[in-house]
Amino acid sequence: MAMELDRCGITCIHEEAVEEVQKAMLGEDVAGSLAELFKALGDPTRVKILFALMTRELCVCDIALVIGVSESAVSHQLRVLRTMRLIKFRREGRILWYSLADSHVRGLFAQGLEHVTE
Amino acid sequence: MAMELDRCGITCIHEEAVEEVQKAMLGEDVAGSLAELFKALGDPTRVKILFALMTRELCVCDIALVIGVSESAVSHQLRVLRTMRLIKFRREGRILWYSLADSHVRGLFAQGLEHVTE
DNA sequence: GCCACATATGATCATCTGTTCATATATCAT
DNA sequence: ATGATATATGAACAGATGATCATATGTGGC
Repeated sequence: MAMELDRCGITCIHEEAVEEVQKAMLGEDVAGSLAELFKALGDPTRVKILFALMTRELCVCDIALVIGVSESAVSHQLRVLRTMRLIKFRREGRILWYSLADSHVRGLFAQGLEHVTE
Repeated sequence: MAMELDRCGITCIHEEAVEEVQKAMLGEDVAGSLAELFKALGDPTRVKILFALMTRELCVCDIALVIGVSESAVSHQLRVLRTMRLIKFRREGRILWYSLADSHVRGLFAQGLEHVTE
């Protein structure tokens, strides 16, 4: 919060490095949005839900069975995934079929898995 | 935790869907690792640190100045990024120069930014 | 040895997160 | 309308998280 850009007390500054990085730096808002997106992906339950949906669309109780958690827990997590526009759904009677919103999740998971399994 | 695969009480199962997804499903351990990775990326301070390091290597106090948080806070966050093998460092005297560990961060950020800014 | 500097670590604490349980909403069948 | 099913929502509570402050470690210079 305290942006002391006059660098009171800080001594080991490498000026050109700092300036160069400052220029390319992303804004507070974008950094926040990015962090929110990754935070949404940063939970085992949500990872499993998304991975399950990578195979095919599923209803809530199918997801609950596949990943082994309560339907209520799944529903709560589906909401945060929906909020982040990571998934979408279509209604068929009283059943809601959930699916991935776009291809970004696949890309992110692919990159993530590469890093994790190397 | 309670894997009731005999589906006591659960009625809206679509058997073939569940079986098909089960086959392709990732293991508990991999899901956990993936979630941990994304969780490490899921904080504004760490996002800013990583983004800063995308431009060039930096020492701790430069990072602190660039992103506007205390050096202690930076140091704490650098540890979680190190633990996830997202960054590495080299020593030069009493200064530690931090940099990205590999190219996965760039890929993840690129995908993430695409999703966020669409 | 001593001191200053650069960074790391540990404790504390307020805030956030995810599950559970209870309850509400919406849809279909009778 | 009534009841059953599929899902959503709200409250509550334990556990995790991130900044701060104080302290410790490691390095170089004297």
